[in-house]
Amino acid sequence: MERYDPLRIEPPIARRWHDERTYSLGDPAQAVAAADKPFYALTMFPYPSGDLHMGHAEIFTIHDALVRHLRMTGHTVLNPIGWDAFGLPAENAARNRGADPRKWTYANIAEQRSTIQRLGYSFDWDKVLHTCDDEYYRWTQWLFLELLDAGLAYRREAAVNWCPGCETVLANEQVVDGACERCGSEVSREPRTQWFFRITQYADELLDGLDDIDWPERVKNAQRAWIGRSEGAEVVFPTADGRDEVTVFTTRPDTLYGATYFVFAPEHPLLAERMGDDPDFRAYLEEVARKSELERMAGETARDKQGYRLAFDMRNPVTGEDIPAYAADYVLMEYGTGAIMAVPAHDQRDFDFAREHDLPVRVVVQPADGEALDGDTLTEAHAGEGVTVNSGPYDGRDWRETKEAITADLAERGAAEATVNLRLRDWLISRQRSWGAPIPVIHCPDCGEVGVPVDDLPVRLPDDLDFQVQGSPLAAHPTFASDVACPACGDDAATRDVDTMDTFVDSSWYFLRFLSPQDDQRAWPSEAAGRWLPVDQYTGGVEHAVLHLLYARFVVKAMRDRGHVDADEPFDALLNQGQVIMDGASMSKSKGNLVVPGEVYEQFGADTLRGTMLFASAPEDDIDWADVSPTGMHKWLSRVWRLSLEQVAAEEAGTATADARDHESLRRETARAVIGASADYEARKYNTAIAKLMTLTNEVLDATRDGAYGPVSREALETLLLLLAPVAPFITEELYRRLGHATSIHEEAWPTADESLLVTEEVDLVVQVNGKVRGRVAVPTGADQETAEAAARADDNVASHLEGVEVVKVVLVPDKLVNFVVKG
RNA sequence: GGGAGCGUGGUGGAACGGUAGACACGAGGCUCUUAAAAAGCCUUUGGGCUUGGCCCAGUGUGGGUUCGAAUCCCGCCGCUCCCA
Repeated sequence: MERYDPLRIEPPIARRWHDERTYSLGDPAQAVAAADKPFYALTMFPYPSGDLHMGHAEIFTIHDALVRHLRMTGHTVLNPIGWDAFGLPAENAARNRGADPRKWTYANIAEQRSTIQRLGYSFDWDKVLHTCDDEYYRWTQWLFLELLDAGLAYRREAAVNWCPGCETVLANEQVVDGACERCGSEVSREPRTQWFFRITQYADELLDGLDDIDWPERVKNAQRAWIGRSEGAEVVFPTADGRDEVTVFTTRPDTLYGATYFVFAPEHPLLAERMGDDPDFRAYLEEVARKSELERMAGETARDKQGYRLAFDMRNPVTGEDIPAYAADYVLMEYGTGAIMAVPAHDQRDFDFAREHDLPVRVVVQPADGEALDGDTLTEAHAGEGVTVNSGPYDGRDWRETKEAITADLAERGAAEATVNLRLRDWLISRQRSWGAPIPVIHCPDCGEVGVPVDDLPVRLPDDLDFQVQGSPLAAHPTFASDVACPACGDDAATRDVDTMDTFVDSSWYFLRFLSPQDDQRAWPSEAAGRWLPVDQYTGGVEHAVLHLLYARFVVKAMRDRGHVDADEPFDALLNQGQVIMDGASMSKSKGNLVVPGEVYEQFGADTLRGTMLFASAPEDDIDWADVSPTGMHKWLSRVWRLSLEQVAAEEAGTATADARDHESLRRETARAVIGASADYEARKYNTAIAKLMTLTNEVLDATRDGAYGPVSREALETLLLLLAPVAPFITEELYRRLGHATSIHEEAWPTADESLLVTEEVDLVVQVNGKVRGRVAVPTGADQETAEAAARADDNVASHLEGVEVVKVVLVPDKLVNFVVKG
């Protein structure tokens, strides 16, 4: 008997699928017109930082099982793959090791591509794109110009994380404990003029749209929290000297009577005006500047909130009291108006600060139940609901009523306005990087910011960038910025923008480019986009819950409003796979617990790797590699292999005439597996689907002992292979051929079951007494209460439990269970 | 502090409100074999008994709803994630 040798059978099949473009769809625009059931299946394209890791293998495996099952159930599937190929690691490799970022990137892509091919993922290899290709970022630049034209891209000054060591701007994620993660320099906040996308304009729609898409609730909640829409009021506070007015935003105008002090963000313009000459204050500012915005938001305790007592006071507009004014870094210039009224009794951060600085705590909201709160003895803020107290004419009202009444009263005399505030900021897309898509703008002394004409795209990255320079290589390039004239007036003094776009811009529209990746006339065919979009199923990691998914939604909505896409959302359904971890911790080289896909498929083959991942848990759950066993999966596949070859051998030897013994039962088990596994595939519960296939395998094994092969065992094995094909595409392809089929198993239709096989004359009925199982009896299918009860009473053990007690009631669940309710 | 989710054998995990632990892993025992490997078979929640069967307990914990609860509701404990 030939042994199951995946390392011999898999590679040639994998190569054939890739080289012959077996799973290529052709032109999506034409395909969708002809398709019966078009389905856009998308998995997040990888970033090429080295070879594929286990996380990639898991998500691609889930995705491929989904896709192969869809094809077998008659769908026309668009299943593209590409690479998110711009980004910092390539540039770091260039800086640190002198590598060419382009070569570095494409070498990694080649390596990943070969692993993907080897694992048998059925991508459409005709639609491959890389975001760093000229022909891709040309259209990323076009997208920028579209947004510029729509007024959705604009330039303004903003404070950014600046690393003096690297002479570049850093993303918040690249700042660790106030220092640059790369060189360790202390990061400061610097004002810089940057490009933004006006995502806030779509805030309401981005929020409301979440109600209509099939995404995990936690992702939707994360987006809701990120957008952070809150309703409140802007209230005007005069300075105590009456010379200036400062507006604050608050979600709790009902607590205005409890505002006992006032806090400015350190960068607030009024402070520069009034305190700018004070050397103490300037020293304080310098210290604050070293903290990143993120750190300040995370500041938890009063100790983190140093304050600076300003040289002037503010006046509470409802009580008329003068209240002290502070600068403190727990107030952010970027949020609201950059100044707050502080209500220590009802806001924890204000409370902590007030206790630290001995400021009065005045209770103005009394919880409906419980003892009266006392500002002097309070140990924490009461941020919740209650009845208004200590608030003059508003006392005794519900806090919600007070909120409206105070806002309305103040509005009447021009001192307040009901407003909505967002946590969401406009999307800062400028990066002082050189491995990214150049921002297609020319700065002209006369005309200002002028978009590069579409016909001049792409604005190419020079090939001869020097990555050893300090700061941005693109800015340091001898001709990139200067070798240009203003497209509007022809002025030679014009210069190019030397920043590139955030790589999230590249990935915010790639799913559209997959519809025509080679098209040199347009970014995508808009008519086909309306039919393929939204993506029917998007799979990927939950780490993109907010940024990528929010940006892509914004871009689709903006492009819809420009008439380029007839869709409101990019992704209809979202599946977040779990993580692959090791001994409870994430895998990493530094921890020494890194398992790479190659280690597994080089030992057991790709089918075993795929099966192991799918069997280990439901797709959403984490897999701890320390808990799983490729050996077990390999053992099962070997068994399927052996049974199939024995079937063929028996048929060739002419001994397969006598059918498998107990063949009615095997036919029934086959039908049961089809029904059960099909339902599991639909629900994407691949772990239980595989369990059912293992059960069928065990049944075949039982039925074919002593070589009792025949037509029924063949039917069972063929069905098993069909049901297994999406999980283990190689072994099923090979065995199906050996069973005499000329067509690929992956082109076959999904099997259906003869349900009548499952209808039996007798069923086993579970008998309970007071809910405890006391026996099982065989009754005719569909037995009525009387018959079932009689049969149950005839069981010795049941009878012993019914002796000497009164049966009050008998509950029958037809063909399943009968329960005697007894007393005494 | 707020919100969401999750707690089931030694392990991963199954269970439309209806036989808890499917299917596996691991472990132990056995068959074949000189031996090993491979393959196959058996046992594997705990306790008890009059032991080819039966009884009791059991899904973090305490209540509740129900003829019947791992599943639904409430409180508590623990863990994870998100937001502060």
